[in-house]
Amino acid sequence: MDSSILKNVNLFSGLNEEELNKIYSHSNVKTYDKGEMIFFDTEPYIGFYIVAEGNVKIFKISKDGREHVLLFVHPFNTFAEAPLFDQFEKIRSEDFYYPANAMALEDKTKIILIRSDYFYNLLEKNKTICLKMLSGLSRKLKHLNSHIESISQDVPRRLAWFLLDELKKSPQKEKGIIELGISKHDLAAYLGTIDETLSRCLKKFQENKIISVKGKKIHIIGKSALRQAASV
Amino acid sequence: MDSSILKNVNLFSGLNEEELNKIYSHSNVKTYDKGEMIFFDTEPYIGFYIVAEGNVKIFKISKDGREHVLLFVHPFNTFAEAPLFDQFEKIRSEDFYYPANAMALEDKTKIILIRSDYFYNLLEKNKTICLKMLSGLSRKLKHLNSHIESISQDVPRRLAWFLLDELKKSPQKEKGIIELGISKHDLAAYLGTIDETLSRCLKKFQENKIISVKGKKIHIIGKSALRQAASV
DNA sequence: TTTATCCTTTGACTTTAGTCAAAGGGATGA
DNA sequence: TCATCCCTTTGACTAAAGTCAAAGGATAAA
Repeated sequence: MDSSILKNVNLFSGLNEEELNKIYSHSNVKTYDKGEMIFFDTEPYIGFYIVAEGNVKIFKISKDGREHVLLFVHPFNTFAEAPLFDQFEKIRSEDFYYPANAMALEDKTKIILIRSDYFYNLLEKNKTICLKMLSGLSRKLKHLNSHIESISQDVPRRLAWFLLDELKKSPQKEKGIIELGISKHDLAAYLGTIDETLSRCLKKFQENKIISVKGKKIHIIGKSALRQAASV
Repeated sequence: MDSSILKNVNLFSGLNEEELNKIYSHSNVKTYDKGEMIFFDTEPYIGFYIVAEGNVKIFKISKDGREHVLLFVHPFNTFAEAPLFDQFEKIRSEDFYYPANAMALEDKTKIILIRSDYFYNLLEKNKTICLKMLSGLSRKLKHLNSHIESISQDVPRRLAWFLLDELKKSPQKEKGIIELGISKHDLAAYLGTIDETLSRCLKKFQENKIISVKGKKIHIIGKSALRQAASV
């Protein structure tokens, strides 16, 4: 693998080959196994990351021990980039820690680290990157807003919401089938609930012939019923 | 009131008097009464806003009719600015609507509208604004993240969390006293619950001698007990 | 194939928070 | 001062989701 991966990263889409090569040469690439930690929320912040291959979850552990997934990060997307701008001083003085934990969810998850000091340099020279960054952060804000909106509904609705969202993203060829790239446990933590409740909820949807579940494959039988379950 | 208000807006803090005057002359200023709507989520997006005086709540109404407050916006802060960057095309073609509702919470709430087309111009010429915008969005992301974190705990914990947060912000002179700038109903909606539950929760905290409540004034009696209630 | 491990599901029970209906209480204006 | 309105609190009840304990099932290694 080489710098060509960076071509797909929206943040850098305004740059030419040469610039991408330079960025790549200043970055660190590392491959992780499933379940391996990329960073803990106790580690000093050294920069942000790009997922090249695989899948990553960003999560926190609350004091009562429950895990809460803030988001999943898929290839070509960045994570842990938000502190760059509002924790500028603290990052410079190495007095800032990652605000959450990050774990690889698949074997061979490939992650690129862009160090903050190098990136600040880049930002200085490149207005396009600045604008792309703005759009990236905006999208995350939008996502978090809808996450908040969904989390204050009951679990069946949240699940229906999630399934409909996944359905939009799923490839055309497998129409009506969602391939969960994550474990049921991670899904539960993302929906803000626990394994048992998710399990019961999936069961109920199956009893009502809305979906059918085989392992990590979910077949949407009644899309309109699902839409109904997502609203009122 | 004149353009001097803009000096306090972080987003424009890199600009000189002349530039601020120009921006001000291109903006629209309007004063709202308590309860008056600034925009609905059914209105076409025309730009973002700055709170000059007063207090604003940003909220959504879910299908079951419940209100969910995403955030409160205080003087010198902006709102509805995130879509500028990820909905660029749609905004240009006037095919985009405000993603939530905004309501003034006090009489004489003064709001400045910065139209998107004008702002795009500004952004072109001003890298500082771009960077400030990044830091503003980052801060909002951080805030939403902690909102999500708190919302997936039980109501007493959320309330304790909120109170401790307010305590940090409260002026030094009134040590241990929080002056709620919002109604209990708005607080409930912000905490993701309903009026009755909030009321019971406040009562319990009072019974446990953690706080005492007089109207919109909350006196923190046991800060350490409150901290304990916020964790486990 | 068998065993061990991990992930997921079930069941019984408890806790939490929402619903509905009604009563207080404070502020405002007649 | 009284009446009205709106915000807030209470009480009784219901529904939702979490806890704990244990059983199934799938997967991978022996």
